[in-house]
Amino acid sequence: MIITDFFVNNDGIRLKQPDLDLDQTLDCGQAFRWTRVSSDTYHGFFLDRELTVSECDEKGVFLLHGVSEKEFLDVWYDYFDLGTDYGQIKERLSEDETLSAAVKAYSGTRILRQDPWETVSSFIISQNNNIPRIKLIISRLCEHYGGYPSFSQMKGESVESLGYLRAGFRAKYIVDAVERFSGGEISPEKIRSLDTDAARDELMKIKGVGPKVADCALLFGFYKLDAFPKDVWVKRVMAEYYPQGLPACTRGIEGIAQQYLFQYIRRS
DNA sequence: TTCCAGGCGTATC
DNA sequence: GATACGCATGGA
Repeated sequence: MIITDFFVNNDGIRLKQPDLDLDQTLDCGQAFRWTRVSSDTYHGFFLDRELTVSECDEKGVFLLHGVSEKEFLDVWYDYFDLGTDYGQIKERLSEDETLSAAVKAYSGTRILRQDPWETVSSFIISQNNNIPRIKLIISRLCEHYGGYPSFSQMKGESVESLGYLRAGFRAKYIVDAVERFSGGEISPEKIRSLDTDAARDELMKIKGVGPKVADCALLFGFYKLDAFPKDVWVKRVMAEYYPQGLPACTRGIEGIAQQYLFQYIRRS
């Protein structure tokens, strides 16, 4: 079944996807390399790919500027997880009263399928930090390397050599992550193959990776939809609405529920 | 000046 | 296992 209608134009790919909002998906704290260039347009990156995407005058219709059909199907279709039916997911989550309101308010939220290493290192940088500065540090890293570096490219980095990032106490954590990934002690393929609890334990071997950073990486970088990152905002939601724990309708997709709740509590 | 930011490591009980 | 505290940096 085709979840997302698209057609090829001379100016790029045009797609119809009512369950997508650029602000809610690209500027919601799950990805840090997207920039809002105007009210309806974002510019950003996935690995070494660059994209400008606009919402058209017709709501729920988007233009992926200059993208070929092949690039769309090879890269962006998966990145935006366009094969997943968010309508069905939202219907299910709406069994719960609070989630129903959150889903309604942020109905264009999607979980992106990002790169494992990029999310691990990005969320190490995110700890005790604010989003504008997280983006700034990551943009310095990407400028230095001419794109987001792989762990192999970063092999040999030290706290001193990363000084230009101005990442503060997080630099030593990045170095530890680089060493473990580039040394083969931790591999993205292995983490992908593990269940979420085992994968979390694996990631938490890295200095500076605790439960929250690990769950963010698992959810946003390894597509483990049952990972449930508990940051300060989500802890507030849990205390206020779910003192007994999450409702049954979230089972298996706790991470998606988290993303609706995160935005709901944070922007209200 | 002080406080805060998508937390975590360490010390202490 | 629970709780308290320091941590680099930069914007408000």
